[in-house]
Amino acid sequence: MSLDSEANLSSMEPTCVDTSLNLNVIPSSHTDIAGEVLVEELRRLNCENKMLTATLNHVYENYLALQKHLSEFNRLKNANFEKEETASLKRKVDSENCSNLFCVNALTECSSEEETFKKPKQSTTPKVHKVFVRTDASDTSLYVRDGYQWRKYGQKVTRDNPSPRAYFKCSYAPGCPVKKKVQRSMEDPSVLVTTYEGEHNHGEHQTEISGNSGKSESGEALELVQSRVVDMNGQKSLIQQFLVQQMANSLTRDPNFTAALASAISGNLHHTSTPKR
DNA sequence: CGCATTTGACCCGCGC
DNA sequence: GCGCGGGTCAAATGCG
Repeated sequence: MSLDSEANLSSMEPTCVDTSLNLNVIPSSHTDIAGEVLVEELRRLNCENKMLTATLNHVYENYLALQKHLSEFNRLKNANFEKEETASLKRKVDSENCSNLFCVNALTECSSEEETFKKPKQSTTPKVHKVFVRTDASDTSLYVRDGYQWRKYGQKVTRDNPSPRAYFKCSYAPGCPVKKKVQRSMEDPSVLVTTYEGEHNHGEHQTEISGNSGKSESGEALELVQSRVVDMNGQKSLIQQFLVQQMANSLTRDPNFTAALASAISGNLHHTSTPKR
């Protein structure tokens, strides 16, 4: 994957995830044995790459279909909510909404939809949004590294979820009103559902957590979404970047590929440095 | 010793 | 008014 193609991701059509490697650059006059082996290897990789591209497109089509289904679901639910405004329903819908969102797409933050359901006519309540974070399922800690410093002030086992819910306050700045709740998802115990309430009264993130009694928040966590509202294009871009990164990682981990690449580079250097006869 | 975490107790809102 | 459940408090505990 070239840097150019990665840079163009944000403007790409969803079904046109260009994962192809530009491998047709081997000069046909390359006739030594190492060159033939390399060309063969590159052809094989090219073929494999096309299959991966097709698979990715298929996965992405499924994702879009699910996204559409979710939108329709949310629209219907929103319509129902307009009719019933009791507080009990509000709480019920909140939990259902977020668990369903997770089922459909763990890459989605439910901030905008959730707020639509929870507080359709309230504007003074603190901003609430959820973030799903994938962690090691065997890791039982409820710590999510997000750049801020948090002090845990409570833990509870709730009725609807057997895993405990941890309560944190932001301790990065004195008087910061932000709280967060962290609880493992019922559907997927490897996912931590983090609910943020309020807005920080300080602008700066800490890039590295330190000095919290050796119980630093889990560094292995792969944050699946950002804490900002992500529109459709943003989601596409995130997914595309994620897929590209996965492919790049798998390629760079493949010793055959790296060896072939090193061979190609050294061969190329050799040919360019050798004067032509 | 100071600070963060743990955890049982307490508070409060809501439904019946 | 009572019970339930979620959220918060604060004393006890652990760790550096």
